Amino acid sequence: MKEITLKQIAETLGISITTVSKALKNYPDVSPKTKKMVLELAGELHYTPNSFAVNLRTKESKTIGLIIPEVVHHFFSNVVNGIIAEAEKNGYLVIILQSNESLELEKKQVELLINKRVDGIVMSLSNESNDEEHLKEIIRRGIPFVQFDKISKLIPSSKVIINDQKAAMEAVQHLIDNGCKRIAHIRGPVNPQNAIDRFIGYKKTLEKNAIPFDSSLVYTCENVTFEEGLFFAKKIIEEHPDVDGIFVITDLVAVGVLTYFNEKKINVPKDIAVIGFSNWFMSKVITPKLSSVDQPSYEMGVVSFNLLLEEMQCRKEELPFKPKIIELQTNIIARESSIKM
Amino acid sequence: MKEITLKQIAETLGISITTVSKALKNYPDVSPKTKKMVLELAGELHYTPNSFAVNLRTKESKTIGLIIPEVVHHFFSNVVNGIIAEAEKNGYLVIILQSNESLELEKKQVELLINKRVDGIVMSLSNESNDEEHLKEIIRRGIPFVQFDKISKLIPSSKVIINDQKAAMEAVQHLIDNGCKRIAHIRGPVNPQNAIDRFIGYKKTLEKNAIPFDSSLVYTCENVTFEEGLFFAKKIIEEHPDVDGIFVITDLVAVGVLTYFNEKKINVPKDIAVIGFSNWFMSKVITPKLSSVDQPSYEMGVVSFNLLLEEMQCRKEELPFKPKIIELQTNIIARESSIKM
DNA sequence: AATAATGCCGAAAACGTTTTCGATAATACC
DNA sequence: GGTATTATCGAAAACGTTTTCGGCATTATT
Repeated sequence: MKEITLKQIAETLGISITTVSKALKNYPDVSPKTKKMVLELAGELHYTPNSFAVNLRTKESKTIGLIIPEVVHHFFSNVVNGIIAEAEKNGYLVIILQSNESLELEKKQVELLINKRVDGIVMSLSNESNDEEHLKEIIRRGIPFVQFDKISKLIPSSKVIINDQKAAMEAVQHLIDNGCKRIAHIRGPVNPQNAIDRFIGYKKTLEKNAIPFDSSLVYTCENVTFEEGLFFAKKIIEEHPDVDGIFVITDLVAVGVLTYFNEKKINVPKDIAVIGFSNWFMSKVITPKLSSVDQPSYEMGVVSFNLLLEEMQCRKEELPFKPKIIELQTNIIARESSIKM
Repeated sequence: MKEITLKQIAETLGISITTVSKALKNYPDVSPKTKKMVLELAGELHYTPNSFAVNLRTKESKTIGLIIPEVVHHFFSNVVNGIIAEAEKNGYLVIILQSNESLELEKKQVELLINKRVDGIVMSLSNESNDEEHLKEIIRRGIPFVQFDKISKLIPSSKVIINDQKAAMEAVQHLIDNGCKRIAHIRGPVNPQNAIDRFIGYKKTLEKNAIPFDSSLVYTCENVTFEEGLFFAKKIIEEHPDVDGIFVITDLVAVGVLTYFNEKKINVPKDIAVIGFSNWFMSKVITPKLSSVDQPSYEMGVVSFNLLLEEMQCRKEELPFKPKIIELQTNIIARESSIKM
């Protein structure tokens, strides 16, 4: 039950470890006969190089780390899917960690990955993140690093994002085009850049359409949950019965809103139109079908990994690497919940 | 920008590498003064042991592998969540791979993990899996191994499962108790043990209630998708207009069924009652709310990891380990889609 | 004062691989 | 026949850690 090593192959063949190693890696200075001999025996014994030794010697593990707020989330699980797929295609494995939207955990996990000496890190920040010491540490150590979705603008790393402001503007404009005059916004938490940008997009679009901005129409999620959707829906119709449209930070919350309105027999979209964000799967099966902003999540994962790969390769060959920022396109998906006609 | 090593600390302190190592690991044969000295310098320099070297030396990496059919799946992402959480709590990291329900990919991934020399493997089989050479190889190599949900009974590993047969029986009995007399079954693919067991549960319950089993009422999914739900719903009402209840392999497919029925204005549950499986999140927000069998997915992850941990510890201490099979409880969640009164 | 016990330290081997560099033997060239 | 070239191989160092074992000094025991 012993592990097969180069040494064993070398001994049974009566040659040196060096030659065995070279034969397996197809070095030119090994004779064809020897190569054949080694390859055959290695095959028979099912030899596979000890990755621990290879890691130590080559100083790389062909493993990357991925930190996301949570896996049980339509958007993030799709990104994970894209990253894993692309990584595997390029011979990399992916270690996944969840911050559960906690800054403290996030910091601990960055530390874990650094200590693990992964070849690179891909990350989307938690909602709590308003401090970037741990991110700076990644940069300081020269570890290839890509941020996506919820990013810190201050950190000079590659980034894969959407134009949240523009997407939000399109969403709100869509509500206005469908006759909404008094539009509420259920926004994301205070810190994340994308929640901020979506809020700015909301505000700008109102101004552009000469609709006065009313800060009491803005409701701020803390945890971005279904339950908060129920809660704010109730609050909105109690506090502002004249609201006729809501732009919601993400579909999960918007589904909570729709569920409450269904219970209260409030007609969506006639009484109030609703549009969400991220185009979750369930949005097309709920009644009424929820309009949303489609975000290319799988692609985001693929692009993020490829950016990381570029940086890892540059680093290996000691070439300089200039961080890139890639912006992916979004799309308004108009469904029943926002079409008033 | 050089990595800090024991050697550097030893040299600047004028002591040996051995002593530094021992000081950091709090060995008793290092004087308090030396310990303090070392600890302080190590702290200042932010020393962290090179995990590649540690792995090589200790022959373990504190990393486990997890293979699942897909992450973008309510049930599996919840299991992943449980595994990651519990692993992290115990100092382990998790490498995740997806088989995408392909046996070929699954085999390749087992090989990847074996070569990576992970400390253990947790796995749920793909729908295609009807061959267990790769699983036997895991056992043969003595790698700690836990199967969950979709398992192979023939492999002597620990297993975390639910009683699919019993759960299916309860679900079908629930339909019967609500007045269904002609019940169709949209089942899972041919291979997976849980699809087989749920089918058996369906059949047994009919017999128990003196309802004749009609094989033309059984529809077999290939990919277990939303679209198949739409498709089979159509087929069922075309081929068997007398059907008044459907037991569906999983909620995703059941939601497809409901969506089709909604479009065709077929009244659920009055005309046809529907019950799904796994209690996906969206089941409680769709109209009508979908009844389902709740499966403790997060807990399944936690239990799976703990079983693996036990085996890894036994292995390390060279104690024998007897695989355990743990069965978790399920619950019928009765919602609108199955209550006829 | 001789011996035993204890406290503290370091040399060295080991984990398994990769890669540099030098050595040898065989062949080529003039 | 002597030199230059080529083909083939292996010794050895290196990656950074852990752990065994022995050595030396200091203290305790008779």
